[in-house]
Amino acid sequence: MPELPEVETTRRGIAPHVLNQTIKKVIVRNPRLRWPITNNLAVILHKQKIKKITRRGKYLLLHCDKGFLIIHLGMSGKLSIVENKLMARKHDHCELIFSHGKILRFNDPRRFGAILWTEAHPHQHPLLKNLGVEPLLKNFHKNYLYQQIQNKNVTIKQLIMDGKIVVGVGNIYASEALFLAKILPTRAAQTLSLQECDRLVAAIKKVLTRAIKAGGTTLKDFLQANGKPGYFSQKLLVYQREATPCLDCGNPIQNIKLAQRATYYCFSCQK
DNA sequence: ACATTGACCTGGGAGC
DNA sequence: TGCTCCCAGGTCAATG
Repeated sequence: MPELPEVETTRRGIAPHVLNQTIKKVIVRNPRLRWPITNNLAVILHKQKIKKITRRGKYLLLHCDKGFLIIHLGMSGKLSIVENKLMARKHDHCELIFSHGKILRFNDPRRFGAILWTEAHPHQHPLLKNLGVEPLLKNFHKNYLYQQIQNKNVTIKQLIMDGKIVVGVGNIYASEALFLAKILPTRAAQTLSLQECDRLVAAIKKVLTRAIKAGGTTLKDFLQANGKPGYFSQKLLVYQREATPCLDCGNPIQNIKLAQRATYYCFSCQK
């Protein structure tokens, strides 16, 4: 489900409700996520305050008094703020109950998500330490991408989805960015020119920024922390638009599989 | 070092 | 209605 814009939307949605709040109680109904939730999470988090919430790629980092809670939403994870005593529904695996009464609830049908505790700096955590650059920062630029594609024979779509190179670009935004940059997703990464890298970097920054502004993309079940869908779905140019007219040239949008993932593009606009 | 594939899960929709 | 099959926003681990 969630790519960088959806995770960032979630971060912004929950922050006002949990910042500077103290955890009163923790409920773990099912610890079996991608990695098990540590069995002493409730003891660890008791009376800790959330000082800050940051994001690294698709990971949310809750800075607590004594360490960090690392949360990944996987494919179907959602965080929401529960204001009243709403009954827990199916797949509500974990919740943090704060002393002011609000609840941060983690729901994840497929359980590909993760909730991990670490006392070391999270950027040193094994899952985070080898991550590539943040796409919206200045160190993601044409020369960096051009350097990274050298001798890489994977397709350019696979390469921009590789978190060791650049974080946060998932299956939706990879197709969208390549359309904006007028580059075929099937091109071998190493065949891109510096100029094409320039266009692609700009396109990735543009599509991610726009998607954050729209509150992310809801295909079927992504919801913001306030329960509303993300509105970027309405602005998708190629994703899930198979056989409909390209919005630039009118030719039908193509849908192929690349590395087992649905990939959408315009055969006429993209070279 | 690089590239490919399977694996982890549940739920929804299509087709019969 | 019910069964089977395929698909889904991620990414790690194993293999060649």
